[in-house]
Amino acid sequence: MRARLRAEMIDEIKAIARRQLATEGANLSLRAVARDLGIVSSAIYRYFPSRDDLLTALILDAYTALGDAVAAAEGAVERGDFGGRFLAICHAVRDWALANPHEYALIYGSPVPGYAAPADTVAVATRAVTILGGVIEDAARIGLLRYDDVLPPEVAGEVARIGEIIAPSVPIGALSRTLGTWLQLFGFVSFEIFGQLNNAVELPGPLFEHQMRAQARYIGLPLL
Amino acid sequence: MRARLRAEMIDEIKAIARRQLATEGANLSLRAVARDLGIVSSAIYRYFPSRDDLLTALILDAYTALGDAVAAAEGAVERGDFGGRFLAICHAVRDWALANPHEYALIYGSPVPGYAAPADTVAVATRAVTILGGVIEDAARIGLLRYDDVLPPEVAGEVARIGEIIAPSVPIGALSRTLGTWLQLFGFVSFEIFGQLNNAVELPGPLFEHQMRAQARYIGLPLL
DNA sequence: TGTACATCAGTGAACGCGCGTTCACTGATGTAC
DNA sequence: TGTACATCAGTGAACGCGCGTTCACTGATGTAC
Repeated sequence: MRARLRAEMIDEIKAIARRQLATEGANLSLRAVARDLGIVSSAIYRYFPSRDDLLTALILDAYTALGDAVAAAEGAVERGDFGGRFLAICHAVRDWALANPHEYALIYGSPVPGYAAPADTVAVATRAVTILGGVIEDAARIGLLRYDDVLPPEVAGEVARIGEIIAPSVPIGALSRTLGTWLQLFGFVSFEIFGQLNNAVELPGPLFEHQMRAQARYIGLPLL
Repeated sequence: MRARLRAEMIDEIKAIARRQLATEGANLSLRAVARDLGIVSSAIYRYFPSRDDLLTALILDAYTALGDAVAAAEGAVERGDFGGRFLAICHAVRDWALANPHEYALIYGSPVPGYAAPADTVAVATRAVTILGGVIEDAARIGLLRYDDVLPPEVAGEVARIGEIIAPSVPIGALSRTLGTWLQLFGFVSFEIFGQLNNAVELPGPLFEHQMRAQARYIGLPLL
């Protein structure tokens, strides 16, 4: 009982902290969170030993939420529709970022000054890209993604190592193209969220869709 | 005489502020700058009417420095070597970002909380991409970049409008591919600067080179 | 060339604010016998 | 089932700190006659 109340309280603190990210960026203030909660500031320390721990929790939650969103979107597409699965991932990333811009900034923007991410953020951070890895893995297994890009040896090793984590049986040429696509995806979303497309792009949605379709073609994932 | 001293003082304030970005991120403190300058905090107000004005100056300087770096690198390559000019731009962006990570974060990272960029940042912000526009413009003029990607009408309009600014005579198919490349370039650099590649990539330099070469090929810029 | 005056850089104190964190405490909720 | 004790959520005051900005001021540097 006490444990359940405690868990609810932790959730509430995180929810309010998330809301505050919107106005304050990563300058998260424990006192402000306590104020919004109607609680004295020192009471927060019953739940989080320090401000950094609260930040870490928010970062882990953000990665998890993004991973969940990507997994759900990709999982809803018919397995054989590789292009569709790819596009679902792209849109899930962008949609989640647009819906949660400050959490996106927390994980993909400038690092928070004075904050060092603990090691356990690493595993949860790779979730989304691993799902993309699954798609190209499946596509490669049925014989797609066969082109012979030449990679310099040191780059080949680099790419192969990434491949071992996200898509072990995919040839490095395809991995390399996929990596480029992943970077373009986040380049687009970051530019859009951080305002770099203002004054230049009016309809980012259709442009995004088009760019990602072009990437699907470039990688070799068939679009139905 | 007084005017010259004044200009030097402004430069010194900005230099110290830039140094402080390194430790404090965008949480720039006027008092800390004054302290480092050996001056009382209120004296800063002789030079900058408020903290936001100092931030704006730093942002403008950052865009200008990046633009200068890109222009210098691209200008040093023989005009007919389109792939070389393209790669020079890519490397100039990355090298400048690696040399000035906190200024990079200032302009391409999460927006500074509570800070609104004034309108005059817009012109100076487009400098770098305009130089890339010049390269594809020159390449298109001699008959390169001819492929017939199909763009949905609304996207075509969007891309055409961007093209009017950076490369008016380039067909939208090539513009669209170039845009994707630009996004990938900044996706890579942001991931690298913001630590997203840690634990995954050991030699970002060669990987970057390879990715950008692949993009040059994709766009259709010949590499010598 | 010398004097009177205006300009302006820098001082120092103050205002009012917010912050993270510690600590001794009260009082309610649970647990063990 | 009732009582004694331990656990723990939340309080309130305090510590020591930093911040942006204002204001009346001193004194040096320039300018005009």
